Amino acid sequence: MTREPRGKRQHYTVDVVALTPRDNQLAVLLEQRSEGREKSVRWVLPWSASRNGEGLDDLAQHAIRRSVGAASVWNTQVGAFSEGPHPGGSDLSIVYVALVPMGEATVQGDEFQWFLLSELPPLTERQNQMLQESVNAVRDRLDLYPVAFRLLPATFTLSELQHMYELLLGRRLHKASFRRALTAAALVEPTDEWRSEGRGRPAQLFRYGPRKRRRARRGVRFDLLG
Amino acid sequence: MTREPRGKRQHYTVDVVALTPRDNQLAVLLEQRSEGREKSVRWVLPWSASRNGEGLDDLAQHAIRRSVGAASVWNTQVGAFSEGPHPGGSDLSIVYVALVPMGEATVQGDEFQWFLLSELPPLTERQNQMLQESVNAVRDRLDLYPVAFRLLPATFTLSELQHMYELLLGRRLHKASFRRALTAAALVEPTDEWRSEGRGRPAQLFRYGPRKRRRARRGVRFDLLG
DNA sequence: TGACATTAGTCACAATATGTGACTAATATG
DNA sequence: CATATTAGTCACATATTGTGACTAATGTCA
Repeated sequence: MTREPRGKRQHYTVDVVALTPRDNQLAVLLEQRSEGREKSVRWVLPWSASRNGEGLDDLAQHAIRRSVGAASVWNTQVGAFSEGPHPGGSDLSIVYVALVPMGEATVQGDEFQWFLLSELPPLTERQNQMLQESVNAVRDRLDLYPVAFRLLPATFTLSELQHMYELLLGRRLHKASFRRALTAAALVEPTDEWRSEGRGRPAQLFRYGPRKRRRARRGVRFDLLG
Repeated sequence: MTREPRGKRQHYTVDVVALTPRDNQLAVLLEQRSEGREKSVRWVLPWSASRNGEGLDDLAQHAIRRSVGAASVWNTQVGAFSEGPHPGGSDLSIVYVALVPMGEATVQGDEFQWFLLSELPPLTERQNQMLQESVNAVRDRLDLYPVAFRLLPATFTLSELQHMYELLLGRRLHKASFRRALTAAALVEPTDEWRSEGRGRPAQLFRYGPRKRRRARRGVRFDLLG
């Protein structure tokens, strides 16, 4: 027999980790909310409470639109987190990470503000965990999904693209290797525009435009950490 | 101000996709539940309803223990799913995938039964989606987490290990390459036992025993599908 | 018993992929 | 015009991976 759950019904929120590049690192969008009884003010990840009949993706869209405005921002689910308290009293946070392109990081009001990951205000344990896992999720998907392109403007130079990869991977890449791999993958196409950025030779602008190709099938890769 | 959500409070379940190898493919554990008013009987993924003060990992443990018994079964979160109806009336399913080693796939009662993935009874759209994503999650983590070892007994031959990888990847691997990569990764250690399986030369038994090593850092890999 | 089938395990070489420094090109600065 | 600076390419060394062929140790069966 199907039974109702015994205890009090629990509820959940959809929490959004919006990331954008800024000052050669990542920044996350936080919202200032005053807490009920304490009258204190604190920064929290933007969230939407669950409502009847609304799917997770819709709730995430709401939270994103409310905070960063742009509806075209790319996002994906990171997972569910239940440990520690949530500012909205939710038992469960479903986390979505949203990538906002460089230069489009405008904000929907005074209560929102971008914080560099190196200069975060104090957050609850749960929020720190969600933030950490969101950054990990982006990094882990780097080779399978075009996440780097979602953080760049529609057109970009190959040096900018490389710097974005370096930022996300946290290490330097060799220029020639990077471009060779990029060419082999047929992921970008050149535009006929060039950008002259101060001194140095002007760089050609590219756009993301993957051409159909079958995924490489190599042998197994044992890349586990002991 | 922190507000309570407006609509009716929603509740969630933790649903478990337990997988085990069987007949050279994967099998999933389903539970027979009779639905309230319809008096009909159908197979569903085992689940636990949310209760006060219990974290997701605990709920998953309950569902696993209730269905497959063994507490040592390895499991990990896959994600949250809200689309379509759930047999328990939950608005939201948090899915955990659990890997049950070959040969330990005993079951906790008549209402539970293993089904080969190729011979599934009809499931709801949500359940099909959760199952699909769970299998994908296992496959995607193959190179980063020792999931194949969690589906094998404590000791195994290298041929068995290779067959498990082939099963999970859905393609054949070359014996010499496989073993070379395995040696380089220092993931298994030999026991002093050998198994003679009918004809052919006896095979040495190994156990999973990763030695500490730093993760490989190569250049970028663009492995996206167009 | 001995030829043969069958599975385990290893090797060497070919084919690819990657790491790297040095090179040329095109601009701004002074 | 010399120099600094960034873009873009090349060639070669090194590392990794694909592959077939080989040896080893068993069971089967004439």
